[in-house]
Amino acid sequence: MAKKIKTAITPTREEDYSQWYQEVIKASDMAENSPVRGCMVIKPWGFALWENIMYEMNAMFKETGVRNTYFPLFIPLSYLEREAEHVDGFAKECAVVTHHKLEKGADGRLVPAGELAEPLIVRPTSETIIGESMSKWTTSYRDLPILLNQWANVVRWEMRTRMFLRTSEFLWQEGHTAHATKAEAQERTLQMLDVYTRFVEDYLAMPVICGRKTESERFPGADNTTCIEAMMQDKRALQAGTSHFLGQNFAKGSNIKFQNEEGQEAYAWTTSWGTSTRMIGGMIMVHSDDDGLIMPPRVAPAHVVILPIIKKGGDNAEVMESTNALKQALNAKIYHGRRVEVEIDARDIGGARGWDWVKKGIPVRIELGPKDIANNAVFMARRDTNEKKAMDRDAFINGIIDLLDDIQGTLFQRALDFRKAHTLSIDSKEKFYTLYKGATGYENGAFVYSHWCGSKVCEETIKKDLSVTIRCIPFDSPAEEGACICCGNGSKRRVLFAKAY
RNA sequence: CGGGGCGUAGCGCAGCCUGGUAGCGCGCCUGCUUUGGGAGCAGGAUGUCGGAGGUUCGAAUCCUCUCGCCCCGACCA
Repeated sequence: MAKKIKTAITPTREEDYSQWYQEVIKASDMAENSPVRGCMVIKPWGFALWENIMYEMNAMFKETGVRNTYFPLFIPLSYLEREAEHVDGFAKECAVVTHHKLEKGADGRLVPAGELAEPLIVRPTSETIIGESMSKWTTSYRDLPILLNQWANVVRWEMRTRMFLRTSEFLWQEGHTAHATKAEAQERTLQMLDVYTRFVEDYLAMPVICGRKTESERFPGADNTTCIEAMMQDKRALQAGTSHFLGQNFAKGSNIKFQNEEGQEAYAWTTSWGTSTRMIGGMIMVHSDDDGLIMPPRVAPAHVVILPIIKKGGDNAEVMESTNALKQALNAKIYHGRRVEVEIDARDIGGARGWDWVKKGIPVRIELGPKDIANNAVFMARRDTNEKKAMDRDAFINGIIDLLDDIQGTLFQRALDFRKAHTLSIDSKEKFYTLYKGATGYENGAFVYSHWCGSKVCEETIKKDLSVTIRCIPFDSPAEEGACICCGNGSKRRVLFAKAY
């Protein structure tokens, strides 16, 4: 008997949350670091997850009339300057291309040559270059709305990176729309935030709080930024998606003009909205445990792994035949429009095999040996609850859809309960400070609803003192008279405070 | 970008102070034994000790520079 290890992942969440996070990713085989600083290699198990996310979200976008496009990776430097706040927001983290070829230098090594007349930046986001096209495509109100999306990579030269949560290059989707009226653009902003809410809650099983960002947390160049915020297991908040109402700021910068029904020239109203591979980081931190990754069935690359019990040198033909038949029977079942995906792992490596799949987060594991076959049974283990039991084979096959739905529901409910258990309303500044002063590591305080007077000074004071920010002004925060948690002045509603990723 | 820590086999680490040419555990390969569970025994493979210079007869070890990772801060999806 080898030494008994309690958890598949060390350290545990409680011991060292950030280290645990890194280890979960490594153990799941989703991704690893690349030779380039701050960039990551997404491996098949991780990319399959992203593909499922893209597939499902893409369908949701299209239902709202959005169409996919592709715009260039490179953007002329001057475009960035078209919107003043945009410059301030992104200039300091842009990768810049200044040369177009390499030549051999004196020592035989390659050096950049052929300096560009105008440097190009690698897109940190694409408002400006898409705005350029929109301005060409828009002459009449009949050309509007324009509803575009693209799945792409972007680069933001980050000082501090973490896998999936913040990498220098990341994958995302960015939606960009232009409208004839302010109201329509505002409506679109909320419509897309609602798509995000539904996707993140229904597919990633992460409950979110929807709201509006304060002025200081707004997207650079936006009139209004809305967001969805989720609670991680260390009680910190993660912004899982944002949707911006850009007013006419970018329309003016990019000259997106049209003639309205009255024949007058007008600037369009634009929006943009995005979600990224960061959501995967959120999914990991919301659901996973000390044995590794846990994936919600609706986005998992595979739903079931079958582990045939095989004997080395023995006759395993019957077991393998039964395994393949089970896989086929499961494949025939449709889970929310997608067939039930099954992996078979017939490696003869003992119990380590099962642990590999625990760490990969697959929702259901099935052990299938001669005894099960004789009894027309399977031995089933759920990743979410760790429940293990022998089941009638046909009952398992016929119940697989319900089982997966149950796992999906359990994950969402568990995350919701966790958030509720760590959400407070606080009216005393002293209590507020005490809570967050002691907040480190796994215990990063809570989600706190407190009153805020609306002053930037108060917001900054709290940020400076406690590293706590206003995550959002929740849409469902009721009108309620109160005193600002920081200065005590009058406030009309509570806002959501938390430490954030 | 500031402060701190760390890069040695696929993974986790020891060796470094007091230079002498690399080791342990897990994993991997082979064989036998096991078999409803992260197996046991025996044998075996794998390292330009992150990279580049320097000091030295000799560098994983000392010095300089550099790249990368992790943590804290500032910044940020």
